[in-house]
Amino acid sequence: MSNKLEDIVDQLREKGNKITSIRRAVLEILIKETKPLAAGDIIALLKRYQLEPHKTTVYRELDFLIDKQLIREVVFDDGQIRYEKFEPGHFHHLICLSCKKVDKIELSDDLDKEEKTIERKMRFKVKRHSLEFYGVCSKCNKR
Amino acid sequence: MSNKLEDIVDQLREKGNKITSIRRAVLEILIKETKPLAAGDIIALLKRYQLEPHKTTVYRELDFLIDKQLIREVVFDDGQIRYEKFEPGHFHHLICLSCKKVDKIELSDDLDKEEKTIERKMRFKVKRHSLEFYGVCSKCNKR
DNA sequence: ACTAATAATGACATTTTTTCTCCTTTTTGT
DNA sequence: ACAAAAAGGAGAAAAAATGTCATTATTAGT
Repeated sequence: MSNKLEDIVDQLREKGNKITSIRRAVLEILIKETKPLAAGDIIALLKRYQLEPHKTTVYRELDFLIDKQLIREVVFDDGQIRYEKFEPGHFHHLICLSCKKVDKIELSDDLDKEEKTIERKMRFKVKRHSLEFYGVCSKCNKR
Repeated sequence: MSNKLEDIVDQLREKGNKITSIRRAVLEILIKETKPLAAGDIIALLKRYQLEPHKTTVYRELDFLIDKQLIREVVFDDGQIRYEKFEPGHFHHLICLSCKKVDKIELSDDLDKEEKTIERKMRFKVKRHSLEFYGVCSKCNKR
């Protein structure tokens, strides 16, 4: 699947979904943004598109995009639900406690060993995991 | 530091904190409970102690206990903030997506290697991390 | 045991995030 | 252009969390 906005839009339309200005803008925002955004962030960013949709609409749209597997939810330890574009591969986040910047990383061995150990020892079938690192980014470290 | 309620209570009192029925009960609930509890859960459980404190009080009490390092916050991917007793050592959670049971585990190598790699490659000083596994527990797997 | 100091609580309002319902508007295939 | 269906808007409200200020309870000191 392509990452480009118009390709995604076309695919949605082909499957019978309607493309509205809000849908297109929310998609564009989440495709361009590197860090996960809260619903409130998205509402704020939509003003740059001259759009001021009702919050109900935005939540509904985010649910829709999750359902279509175009985005996914992420939760950091402040408890706020954020949204980021769905990408194949498995990423974790580096969250700077100082400037709040969020970077993504993909771990090499990716906890496969740990998951297998858990499944064997605890008889717990791991479906997914979340792993986030909190610390201080290089810029903030210099100060 | 002891884990027993009365010892903790004595230590709090020695440091000039007052021991109220609510404080004692919240502590007792969180010491006895194995899984993290949301503020609402705690309010519900306090009724068993014939206590119906105002929610403000409960949130404030939880903040107090965090400040004293007796409990800590945990966030799972539903975004709700939960509280669990603070324990030395570093634990992760196994959260059953079916029955919602929560188990704790302590990983052997505990991501030390990954953290060092991140610090070297990304120049990001890792202060802490959160790692939770979502899946199906042994009981639910049998069904 | 009494009292003063102060920590803790309660009441109430408010903020923030999220969800629900019902009705209207927009998009799209024909 | 029109009809069907999807999407959006408005308002209320739930749920979680926070802030303020007056009142109550705990504790140390007498």
